[in-house]
Amino acid sequence: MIESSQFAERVQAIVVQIPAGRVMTYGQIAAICGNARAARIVGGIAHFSNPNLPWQRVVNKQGGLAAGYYGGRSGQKRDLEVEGVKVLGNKDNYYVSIKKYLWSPIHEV
DNA sequence: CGAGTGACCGCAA
DNA sequence: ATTGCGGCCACTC
Repeated sequence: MIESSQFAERVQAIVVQIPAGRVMTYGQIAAICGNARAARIVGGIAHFSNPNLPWQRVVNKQGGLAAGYYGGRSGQKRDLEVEGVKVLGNKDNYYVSIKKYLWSPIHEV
């Protein structure tokens, strides 16, 4: 039961809704959750939340991949490419064209 | 219950 | 353009 934190529950719901080949920013998710300033919380949630969620589709405003992804940025990069997202940069700094892959749930649903 | 931390964001120098 | 600092909210120990 994830009723301990409705914020986390809400964030997870959004992340799960992100379609393959699309990415969202922590600030975007946080804003949809109701707290645009809780971008850090979104990342915090991810760190201890269900690893089953596609956190790989969640990136920061710079389009850079997360830091503590399960297995490292390498795994995240691979997962994104598998979904059709072109990951640029080098092993020290992976990033995606957020302008092309940024997706918003309220715009689709 | 209290304190610390964080997968961030925005601004300033 | 790049680098450094603070702030903000929620979660964990």
